[in-house]
Amino acid sequence: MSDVFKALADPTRRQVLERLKSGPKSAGELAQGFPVSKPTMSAHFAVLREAGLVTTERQGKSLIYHLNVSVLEEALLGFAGLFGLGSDTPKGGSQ
Amino acid sequence: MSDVFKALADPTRRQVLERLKSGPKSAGELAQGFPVSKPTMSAHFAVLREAGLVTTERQGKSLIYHLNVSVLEEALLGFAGLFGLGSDTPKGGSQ
DNA sequence: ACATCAATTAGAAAGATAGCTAATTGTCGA
DNA sequence: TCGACAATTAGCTATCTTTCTAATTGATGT
Repeated sequence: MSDVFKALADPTRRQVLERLKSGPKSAGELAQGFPVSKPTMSAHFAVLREAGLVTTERQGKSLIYHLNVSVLEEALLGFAGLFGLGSDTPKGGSQ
Repeated sequence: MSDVFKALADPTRRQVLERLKSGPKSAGELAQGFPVSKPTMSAHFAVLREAGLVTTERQGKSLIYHLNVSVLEEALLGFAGLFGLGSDTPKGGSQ
């Protein structure tokens, strides 16, 4: 849970997730257009991977990243639910 | 937005917000039960304040913290909405 | 096997974060 | 004004994060 929010705390990583919304993409494709080096992007990908927000699949020379929406949903809506936000399903538990 | 997610990335701060759900509380009340010093808690409060997640009001010797739900809602549901999560109103042009 | 391309890992520097103790600020009551 | 209490700020250290360049891994095609 902390890992997900920590991953979302960086604008670059949020943009990567948004790009992934329209479908799986290679690391190279995802890195394009960002004003940082590829290794830096690779580090951002690792944070997203460790948070469970993305999964990878090798396709030839490329590594394809997939968005894991359910992890995003569980964190965002799960926590929002504790405050009666989003859905009217009350939930309990934390950490 | 980054500030909100950064604030939510810490379990102590999330618990503070949860405690605040049941109503405004003083810094001392909020700090109770956490295994860290009061100055450390004070620093956590400052992070929450700078993210706009809480507001303060002096009441005699005590500083009363109020939860600002709308900021939480905007960040959590706003971002969730980009992925079609949280409400059944689809957002953004897919395709 | 070798060159090439995609992506990551290694190593290092700068800056941010979380934690502590000690000192300070602000408020109340006598 | 003085003492006590609530909370923060100051100063410090250890650890984590972000970023870079250079080197490495893994896969493909010749």
